[in-house]
Amino acid sequence: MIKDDISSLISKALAELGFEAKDLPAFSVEHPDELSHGDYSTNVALILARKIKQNPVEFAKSLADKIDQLKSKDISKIEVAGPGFINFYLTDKFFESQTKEIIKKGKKFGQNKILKGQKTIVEYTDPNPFKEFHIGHLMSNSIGEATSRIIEAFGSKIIRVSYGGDVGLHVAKSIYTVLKRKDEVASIKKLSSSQQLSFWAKSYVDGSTAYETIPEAKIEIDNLNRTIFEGADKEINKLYAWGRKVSIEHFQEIFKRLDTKFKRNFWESEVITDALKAVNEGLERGILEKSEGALIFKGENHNLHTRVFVNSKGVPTYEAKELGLGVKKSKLYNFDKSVIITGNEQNDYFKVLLVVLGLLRPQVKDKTIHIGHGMLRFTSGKMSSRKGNVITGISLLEQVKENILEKMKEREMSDKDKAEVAEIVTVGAVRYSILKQAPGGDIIFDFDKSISFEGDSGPYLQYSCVRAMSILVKAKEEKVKANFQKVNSDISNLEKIIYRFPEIVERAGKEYAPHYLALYLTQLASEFSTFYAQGKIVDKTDSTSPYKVALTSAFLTVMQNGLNLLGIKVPKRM
RNA sequence: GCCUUCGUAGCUUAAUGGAUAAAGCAGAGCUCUUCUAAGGCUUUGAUGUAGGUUCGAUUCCUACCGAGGGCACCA
Repeated sequence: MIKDDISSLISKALAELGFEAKDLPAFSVEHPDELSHGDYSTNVALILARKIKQNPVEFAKSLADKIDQLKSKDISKIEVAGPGFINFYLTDKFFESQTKEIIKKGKKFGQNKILKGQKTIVEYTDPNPFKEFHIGHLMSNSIGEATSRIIEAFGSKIIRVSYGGDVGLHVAKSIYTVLKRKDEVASIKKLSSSQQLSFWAKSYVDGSTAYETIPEAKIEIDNLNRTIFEGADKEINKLYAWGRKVSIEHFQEIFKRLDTKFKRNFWESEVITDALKAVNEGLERGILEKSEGALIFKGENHNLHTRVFVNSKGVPTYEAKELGLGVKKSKLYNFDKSVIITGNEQNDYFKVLLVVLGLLRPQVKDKTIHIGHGMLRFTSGKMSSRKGNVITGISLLEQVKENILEKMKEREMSDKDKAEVAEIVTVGAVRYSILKQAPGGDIIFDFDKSISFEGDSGPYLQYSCVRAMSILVKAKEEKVKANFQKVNSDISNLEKIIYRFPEIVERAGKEYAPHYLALYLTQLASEFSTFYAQGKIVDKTDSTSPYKVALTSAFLTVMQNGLNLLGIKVPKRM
C-alpha cells in the first residue's frame, strides 16, 4: 500500500538524518482534510522537532529535502505547510494504476483478508412476537446488516441471527385482551399478516394499560402468564400459536424487503434450559448469590449495579436468558467472534452480563462484543410499544414509497418498473438515513426531514450510479473505449479519493462504524456529480474521453460495492 | 442520589490531539438545445459555561449548567 511506502520512506530519510528507528515517536501518515493539502500528510516533523528543540518548520524543510532526494516513483511533489506538516502529492501514473486496479478487481475491490477463515455470528434486529416491528427495529437491522456485510468483506464467514421474546408477560397481556375480543378473531384472521400483527400489538397496549390500572386484571394476567407457560389450556395454546405465527410471517416479509437472510431465529423459549444451567453453575461457583428469594449478581463489587438473574418465583429473567443464549450460540456455532447489536438503553445491562459471562465462560466472553446503537426518538420524546405510540416499520416504508412514486410520476416507465425502482429507492433512503450518522447516537425522527431524497441521501448515491451507467451505455454506443492513459493531468478530484475505498472499509469494520463508509460514498458521489456537470464525458472528439470513461467505470464499481456493503441496492433507472 | 452517554450553524449531523471546524436541509442568487436537474455552481451562518493539561483541544482532565439512558425481581 502506498501509505506504507510513504511511512518507510520517511523512516529511511530520518535514519539518514541520524534518527534510529527505536527513537522515533509514533507519527501519523494520513490524508489531509482538504485535497488542496495533498494526498498524504505527516506530522512527524512537528513531533520530532519539539523533542530535539528545533524550529518545526525548519526541521520539516530539511526532512522534506531528504525525502525528496530518496525519491519515490509515486510521489510527484513534497512540500512543507502550516505549522510543520509535510504534504505528499501523488503522480498521475499512480492514479492511472489505481483506476486500472479498481476495474480489474471489480466486485472484489474493497475486500481484504484480515478475518479470512474466521466465523462471526452477528445478532441484530431482534423483533418480539406479539409486538409491532417498529422503526427502532429498522435501525437495528440497518446497522446490523451493514456491519455483517463489512465483516464479510474482511473475509469472515457471517452467521446472521435474530433473537425474540416469545414468552413472558407481554404475551400474557396480549392474550388477555384477545380473549376479551374473541368474536372479532374470525374476521381479523382474514387480514394480511401485518394487519393481524397490528391487532395483536394493539391488544398488547390495551393489556398493558389494564395491567397497570386494574388490580383484577393484573391478577388475571399473572395467572394467564403461568397458564401459557405450562401450556395446559387448549384454547390459549391455539391463540398463542396464531399470534406467534402471524408475527413470524410478518417479520419474514420485512426481512425479505430488507434483503436480510437470517440463518437462525433464537427464541427466549428455547434458551431457558441453558439459562437455568448456567445460572445454577454460577450459584455453585459463587458468582451469583441468593438475596430476598431471588438469584442476583452483586455488580457493586465490579463498579456496576446489581442485577436479578432469576426472580423470587424461580423464573429466569432476561439476564439469565441472555446468558443462556450466549452459551447456546457458542455450542451451536464455534465462532471466532460474536457481535450483539441492540439499542444503547441496554449498554449498562450488557456490561453486567459480560462480566458474569467472563467469570463463567471467559473464553466465550473474550469473543463477544456488544454494540449499542442510538434510539429513534421523536422531538417530543421516546417511542414505546407498551404505550402504542410507535411508527411501524411497514408504515414508514409504505409512506416513503408513496412519496417516491409521486416523484416518479413524470418518468416514462411501466407501473411495474416504477414499483420495482421505488422499492429499491425506498429501502436505500431509509437505510442511508440511519447509516449516515455514528451508530451510538440517537436519531431525532422527523418524518419529512429524516427520510430525504435530496442532498446527502440514499437516492443521491443511487442516482449517481444510474447516471454513470447511462454514460457507460452511451460510451458503448459511440464506441468510446475506456483507456487508462491520462492525456491531460487535470481530470477530476474523483481519482484522488476513489482509491481510498479499501481503507474506509477497513476502518468502518474495525470500529464497527458503517457511517464512515456512508460519508465516504457521499463525498465520492459528490465528486462524481461535479465531474459529470463539468462537461461531456463521452465525446469522440475529446482525446481525454477514454480516460474519463475509465474513471466513470471505476466510480460505478466502487459505488456499487460500497452501497452493497450498506445493504443498499442500485436500480438500473430512476 | 449513584453510574453512563451526549451538548458543534436556525434544523439534522461529521471531524484517529493537528492546518482556514466539514456536509445536507432551510434562506439569498445563478444553472437544463448535453450522458436523467433526485443534479451542478456561488453565498449567509456554529464548538453550552468556567478553568486545566498541551507547541496545538470539538477531541483529554475538573467543576458547573442542560438533555437522554440505566440503577432488584420487564425485555
